[in-house]
Amino acid sequence: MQIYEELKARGLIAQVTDEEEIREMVNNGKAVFYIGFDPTADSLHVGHFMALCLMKRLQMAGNRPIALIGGGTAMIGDPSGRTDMRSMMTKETIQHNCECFKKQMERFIEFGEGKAMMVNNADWLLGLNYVDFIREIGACFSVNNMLRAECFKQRMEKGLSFLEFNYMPMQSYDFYHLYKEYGCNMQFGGNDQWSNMLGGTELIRRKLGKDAHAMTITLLLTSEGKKMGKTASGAVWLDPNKTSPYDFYQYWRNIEDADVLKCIRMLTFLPLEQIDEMDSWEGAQLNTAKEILAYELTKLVHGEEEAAKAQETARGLFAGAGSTANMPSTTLVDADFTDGAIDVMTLLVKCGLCPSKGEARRLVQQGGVAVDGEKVSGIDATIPAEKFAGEGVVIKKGKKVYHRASL
RNA sequence: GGGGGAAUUCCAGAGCGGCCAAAUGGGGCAGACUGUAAAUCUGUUGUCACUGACUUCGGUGGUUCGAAUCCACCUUCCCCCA
Repeated sequence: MQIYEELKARGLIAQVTDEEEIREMVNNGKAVFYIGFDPTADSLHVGHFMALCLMKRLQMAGNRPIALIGGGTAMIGDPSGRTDMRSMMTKETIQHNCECFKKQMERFIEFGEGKAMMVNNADWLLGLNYVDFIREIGACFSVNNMLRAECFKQRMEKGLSFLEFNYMPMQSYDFYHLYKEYGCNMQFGGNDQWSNMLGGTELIRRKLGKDAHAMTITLLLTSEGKKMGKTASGAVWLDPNKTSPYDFYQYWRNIEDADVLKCIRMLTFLPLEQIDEMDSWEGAQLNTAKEILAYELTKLVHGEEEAAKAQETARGLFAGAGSTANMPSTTLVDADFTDGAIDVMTLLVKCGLCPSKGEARRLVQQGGVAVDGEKVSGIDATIPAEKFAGEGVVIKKGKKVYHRASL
């Protein structure tokens, strides 16, 4: 099976400008393609991960990837799919985020001579002259068309600043620039980028009379239509310091039945035949599929060793005795104890399991806390310091959250 | 440039000058049921020294015994006209 067919079978392709042409190029390794990443945070997240995987797949098929970091476009902020304006980021923050992105990407994609390239659009966007730009590029855009674009629709009700309105021409200029500079003939991106990307192909056609192509990746949505990779407390990050490998593993392990196969298909590198077999699984058997998904993804992001650790820890905690060594932990200090003991509420707050004592109190009162397997009965319970020596104690919050505290 | 409207807790959205830590819904958290799933039901959801006290209703001042509620100015946003 060739790469284009595989992408299609995995459900990764959402929209394309010209299926035949793209299939031709991609399957024969003739594509020089770019994917843009706006440095809106100091770590990549799951959404970016999909794009990186796509880059990898295409690279393996002989195509040349360009990873574009949007140090310039981040100065504006993409209004696509947003109901409100993004808060403006300082130049320093953007710079810092660019650095973080770069480091993380290097783990997934091979960069270097004849391999993948990394560019930053700040290099060409920031030096642009306003009047030149609107004469050269602005003239090629029809405001009427732009206003019809899906990505601005939502904002037409809430208001859209002129600053953000310029995002599309900027991104289009990127494509145009890369086309001229590196012969970049294709752009990939999330499906929410479709109109921005078409802006680029259109610009190239107008300015150079050449055809360039665009292809979007299906957005990974949960069965409820929400973006995958988001939790109540924020995104699922690829940076182990922001989302620990264990938490990362658990995120996928706890996914809904309806989403498992879709995720395995879209995110892992497992052979399609194997995935097709899993398609017939149902009921509790899906738990195995979830385990596979969690393991595979953790392996891709954090390496085999971390994946194995996370899996072992999870199995230990949920399936009975086992290693508890790798669960998230906190080390307490003497000052945390009063009269050689610590009370439950302080402990919960210290371990970051509760943001406040009030919440800790509630949690204990509702019977949601267990220490070393024993349910904590009351809010005045205390745990003597000596219990924390050595392995420490295992605190269980609710049904799924485990935390180890030691001295 | 002119006119009108809005800003409330995680979000949406109620809120007569005292009975407002502030209705309701969503989300979150916990309990029951389960397969570390979903659905459902129950409780809970500002902070703390928790039968009490303290800090919150865009910002700053003011009126008042008492202000989320009234007044002034400021900030931001939305709508209409140009």
